[in-house]
Amino acid sequence: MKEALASLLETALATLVADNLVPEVPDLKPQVDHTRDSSHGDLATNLAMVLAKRAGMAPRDLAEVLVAALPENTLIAKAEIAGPGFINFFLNQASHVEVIGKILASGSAFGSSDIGAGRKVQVEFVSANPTGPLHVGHGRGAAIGDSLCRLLSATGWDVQREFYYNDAGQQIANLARSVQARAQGLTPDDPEWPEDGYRGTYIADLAAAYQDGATVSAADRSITALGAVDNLEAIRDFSVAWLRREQDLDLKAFGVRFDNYFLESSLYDSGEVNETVAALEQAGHTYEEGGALWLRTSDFGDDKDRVMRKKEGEYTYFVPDVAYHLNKWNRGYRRVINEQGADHHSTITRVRAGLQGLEEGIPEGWPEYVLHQMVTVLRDGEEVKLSKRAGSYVTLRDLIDWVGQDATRFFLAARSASSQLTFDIDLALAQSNENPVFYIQYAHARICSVKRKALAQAADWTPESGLDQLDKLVEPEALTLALLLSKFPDVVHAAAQQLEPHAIANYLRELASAFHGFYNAHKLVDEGDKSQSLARLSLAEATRQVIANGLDLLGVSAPESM
RNA sequence: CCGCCCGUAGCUCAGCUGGAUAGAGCACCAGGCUUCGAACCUGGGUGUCGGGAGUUCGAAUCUCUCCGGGCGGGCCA
Repeated sequence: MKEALASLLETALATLVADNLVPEVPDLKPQVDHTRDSSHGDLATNLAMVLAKRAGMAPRDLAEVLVAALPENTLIAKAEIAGPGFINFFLNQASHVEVIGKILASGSAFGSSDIGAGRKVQVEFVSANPTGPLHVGHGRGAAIGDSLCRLLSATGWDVQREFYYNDAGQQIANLARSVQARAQGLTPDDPEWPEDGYRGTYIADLAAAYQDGATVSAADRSITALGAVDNLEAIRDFSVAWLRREQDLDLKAFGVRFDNYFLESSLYDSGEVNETVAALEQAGHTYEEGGALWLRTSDFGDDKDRVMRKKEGEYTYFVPDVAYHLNKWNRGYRRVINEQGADHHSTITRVRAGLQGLEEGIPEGWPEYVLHQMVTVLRDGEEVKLSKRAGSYVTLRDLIDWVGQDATRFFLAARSASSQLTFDIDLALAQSNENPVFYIQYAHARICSVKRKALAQAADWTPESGLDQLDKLVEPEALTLALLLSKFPDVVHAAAQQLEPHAIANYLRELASAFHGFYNAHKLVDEGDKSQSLARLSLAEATRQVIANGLDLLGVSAPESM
């Protein structure tokens, strides 16, 4: 509808240009937007205000001429000039309801587009270290990242989901020492407990499993514990596998899947880390100082240079990160999006600097990042900080256990990533009007219930048979609802383009509200007025479809009954 | 000291590629089911959009500056 009106305006504009009233403006696309206030019509354009100066006319006068030049059409009931020079369009009834037929025909594809044109994009998210259970921050990353993938798929991108495992380095060594200490019967408060050891009770579970000779299967490996307390390497391998399985189970419970798990250790095994360092040296972006090897990241926007290789000979953490991203580039991903916690934002400059220093022709802004801010958990009005299992933090599993998968996903994805998030357990638990998840799901279930009732009338009481009766939909509640439905493709497109899943959640809240209002104002199934009922049923079904499509983009279920 | 994010109603937050009178939910009050699911709906009011300056027809939105909160700034990850 927007495009149709924009095209009408273009025609009108062309007429004015031909009449020498307005100078030709190349590449000007009239902007048509939904109005915020229904007294301003259904759609509006600011075209006259944009052009007023160049045309040498007052905005309202120009709007006048534009409206007069609009071609004959069957879309709009009227066009009004208002305010400083807006042109407000009032759609006629048929234009309002035509979307219903489109939705029923497109089904789960309604809202999708092929803007991505099948191009490849890789999304890396969660990427938790295998040193403990996933915490709420990972949960937020999982909810946002997964929804981003769904949005990109819906807009025509070929998405690969990747999880990067830091299974090398100091944190893993620390993990192994912690498990070993537990196996030796130490507890975190013993004097001999390793410095900075992991204190959670899961470490004790892990140690017990190791000593029992347990076998664990994670995404890409299966390993049986040796049980020997002095074999630190065996403990490390088993611990990583054990925790990976834990994380896999958490993600499964959350409904999040990955196409690929990439191991940091593989970059060392394959020699890619060494090759990356050599390439950076070759390109002349490094120097030695104080026995360490430095990268001139300050040549690429960093505020100071960074050590790549410590004087002890080990690489710092961002070196494998650079090698990893070079690997992504070499796998052919020209678009890569990394979703991660904002506490790691300082790595962005370093990774990009490293990639620039390789002089491989990688664009400066590659890869893209979506950073989410911290999550705090509130219960009974107080911040919850501890988890029994993990000790020092609230786990994703805790949240799922407390409030369920749907509410957890919705709450974690419904706010913009750049804002800090307060997760109110009591609100998420409330099975009432306080809870937006239930509010939206309830609308869906309600429609399903109405459909069941309609079908109980007779087999031909179907939403599809209402498509011939759409002229019966004349009430404001019905037209408002239909207009909102027609916005969905724009909402999906914008959310995907701006990498902002929370826009979907906001839209769904609004849509559910419009439906509940419609439902309460008008009886959907009325034996006495079949054609009216069928028309309303088709509108309800279109609403149900859009709610289902929207919830799916968030990874939240659309129940037929609750 | 430097970088990033945030500051909008009592609370939690939308709105931010400039648009018309700044919104929603919660909380609070008053109503609405012998009828399709009341987990719902209708009505009631709330704002120095953190302060200040600038840009222009127009600023919550863009720029600068100050204040406040969070997170980073290690040869930790």
